Amino acid sequence: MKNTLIVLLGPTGVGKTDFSVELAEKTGSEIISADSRQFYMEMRIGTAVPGDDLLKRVKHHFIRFMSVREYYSSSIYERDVLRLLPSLFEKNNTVIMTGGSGMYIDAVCNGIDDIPDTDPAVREKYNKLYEAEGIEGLRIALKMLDPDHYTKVDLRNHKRIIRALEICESTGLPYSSFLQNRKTVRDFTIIKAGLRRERQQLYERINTRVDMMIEEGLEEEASKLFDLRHLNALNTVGYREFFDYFAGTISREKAIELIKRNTRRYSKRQMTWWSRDESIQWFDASEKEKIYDYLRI
RNA sequence: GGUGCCAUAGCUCAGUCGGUAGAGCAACGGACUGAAAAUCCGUGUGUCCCCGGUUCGAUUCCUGGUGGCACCA
Repeated sequence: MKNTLIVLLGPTGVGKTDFSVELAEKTGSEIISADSRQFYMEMRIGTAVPGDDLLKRVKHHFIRFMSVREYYSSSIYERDVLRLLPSLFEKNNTVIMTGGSGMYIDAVCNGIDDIPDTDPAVREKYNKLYEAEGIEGLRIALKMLDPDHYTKVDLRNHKRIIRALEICESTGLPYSSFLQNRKTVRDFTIIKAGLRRERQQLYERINTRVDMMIEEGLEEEASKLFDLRHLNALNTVGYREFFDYFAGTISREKAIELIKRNTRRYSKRQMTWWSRDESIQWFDASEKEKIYDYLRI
């Protein structure tokens, strides 16, 4: 039987974590997390990392394995997962990947174009340009270095422009010349099952989950990370709202309300991301039997 | 029971000297190639409480209801 990567995806709060452990136990496989914020060892409560009981039941990978101080990306994730997978397939011909980071999942399933690494100083340079001259300064630079990409990129999104610029400058070639737009075929089978819930029910679960995080001590967890708040990894729902509260900009009550709202918005963005992926078979979170049938387990 | 005030978007409210209405928040839709729980873009979603009256035309003015709040009994 061919090696199979089962990808269990869905918006935050839909119930992936518990179900993935059930699936893993049923198939005897291990779990690869595809949650870009559960990677960090400094965060636990606010990123809804699986509880110790679940972690004990099934071996998980890519959970709290690095520091928020380190750089990471979907490309590095692709590389790391592809390196790990052969050893997992040796033990069992199914591996389960679960998480909510669409871009990271796509990196593993479809691959992303090979683009050389960049010098962090170059990104810093363009961040400074953005600060000094605004989006217009970035646009002028891009029009000069990569006129082709200039016509395609979202010209109001500074992160996209800076990304293109740093590649242009680091490689001496236009960013667009690296974009092949082709899908890599893996030597293992990929099956994607999406979990969904009625919007209102999902939102109620999100709101309840945030209240639970508060009870479990999210505020204290965030307070310990306050000094590191400038790091990208901490530009995360559940933490940045508390940072604003600690800084005195908003009330504690307002921070909690915003965490709920921003988590709801995040879940919507996840659903939008997956809406165009036709390889996903969607199931209501209550239809576990149908999912087992679909996965033939 | 009496008097007064109020009733407009999911919520809080503004407004229309009579020509079917708009803010904030919430919500909704979309984009996405190494920062992605990030970043960016777009959208008012409405029996203007109900029945009548006046009027060419009523959410707006008037009568009467209904509901809410306040005060007096």
